[in-house]
Amino acid sequence: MNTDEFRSGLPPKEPEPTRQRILEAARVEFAAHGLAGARIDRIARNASASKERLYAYYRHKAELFSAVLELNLIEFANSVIQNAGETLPEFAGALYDHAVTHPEYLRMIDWANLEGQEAINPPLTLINDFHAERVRGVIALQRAGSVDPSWDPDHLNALVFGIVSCWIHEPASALAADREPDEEAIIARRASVVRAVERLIAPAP
Amino acid sequence: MNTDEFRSGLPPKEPEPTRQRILEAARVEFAAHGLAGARIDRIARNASASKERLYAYYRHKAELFSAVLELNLIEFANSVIQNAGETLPEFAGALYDHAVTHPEYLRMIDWANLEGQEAINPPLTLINDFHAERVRGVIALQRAGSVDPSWDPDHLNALVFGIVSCWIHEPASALAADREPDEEAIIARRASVVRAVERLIAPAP
DNA sequence: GTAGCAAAACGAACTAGTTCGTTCGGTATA
DNA sequence: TATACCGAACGAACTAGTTCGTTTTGCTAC
Repeated sequence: MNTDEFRSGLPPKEPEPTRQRILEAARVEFAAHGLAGARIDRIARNASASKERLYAYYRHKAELFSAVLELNLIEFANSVIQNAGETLPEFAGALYDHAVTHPEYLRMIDWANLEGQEAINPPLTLINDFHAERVRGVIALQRAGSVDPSWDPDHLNALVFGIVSCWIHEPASALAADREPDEEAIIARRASVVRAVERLIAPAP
Repeated sequence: MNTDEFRSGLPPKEPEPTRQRILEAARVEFAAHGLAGARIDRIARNASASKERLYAYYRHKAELFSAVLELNLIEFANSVIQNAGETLPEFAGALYDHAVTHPEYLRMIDWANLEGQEAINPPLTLINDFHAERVRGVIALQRAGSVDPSWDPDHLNALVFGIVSCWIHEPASALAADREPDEEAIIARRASVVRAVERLIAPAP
């Protein structure tokens, strides 16, 4: 995230640290409350910045939201690519781990999906590029023989995503979150995710 | 929905039609904009009712939101039970069809999930009862031999839900909704959902 | 049928608080 | 001096929720 703090022998001269702090605070705020529920004053306060600065860097609330969404998508994509692994079940496992340790990302995506088109113009190229890359990966695995080639790679990609995030969206697990799952349950769920993907991709004998 | 309009020979004396209209308008509004984004004035206007009446029937915005959520969960559960079918893949297919024809239900659940605990007190008994019933169904299918008994029935239930709703939540499909899928794609997706569930449950030989 | 009544509803104004976005005087720093 | 920034305030629009006088409606009794 902040590897460029350590480049060369220069003093830690981050570019526009205030802007960065605002973006970081906005990330927390938007992930928690969405676009309509987020409060500009709260973002500025939590960023230890003034609103004057916030509006010096971002025109609207929506523009800040878009910036956060874009940042999230980039980081999410990078993290997923880094921890992709060789096989599709491994990939699903890594995705699951990421979803568990960083729920903000999927929350942000869900908010963006719901608040939707009219207010936000999401970085479509980014999304489509990343999506295309994942689909290419699936096709490669199909060619290699570890994934049943009869699957529509596009569908398979979506299915894996649905399996990974099922506990975030299933009503009983999501709404009845009075007691969140313990360590043991999280590990067991991970195993089920991996197993489910294994079963999906198993080539017909 | 309005079967009681036809009971006995009495004139169509609906109970509290205004309240019903408000609830219906609120349903549309909340599904579209969520709790924070919904506007009370808009609900009243679309219900052809006055705000005075709205607040005569519901104390807060949040209470109206809860009422809508509860209504949605009940109708969703009923519809799912009616169209359940015998097997789990059939069940998943029916669920998928329902999600496609009535996206409001899943939207509402997603909103409730995101806006979450502090503002809303969802009808937990309802959710848990319905969840328990579905899990019982899975267990019965496992006993009957059509579903691999080594699955945690709770996990399997969540996985099926995730598979059914994967296209609603997958970023590329959800955010890049400039062109929504055509009839053909919807049918193809349904087939993939059913096939995925079939593969999940196939008992080990 | 019509007079009377009470609940339901309208509608328009109003309160009080919130929220976005702007402005501006003052401070530190390079 | 110029840039980045703070902090405090401000305006204008918006929003949840309230109030109230008036009208409609359903029902009952005469």
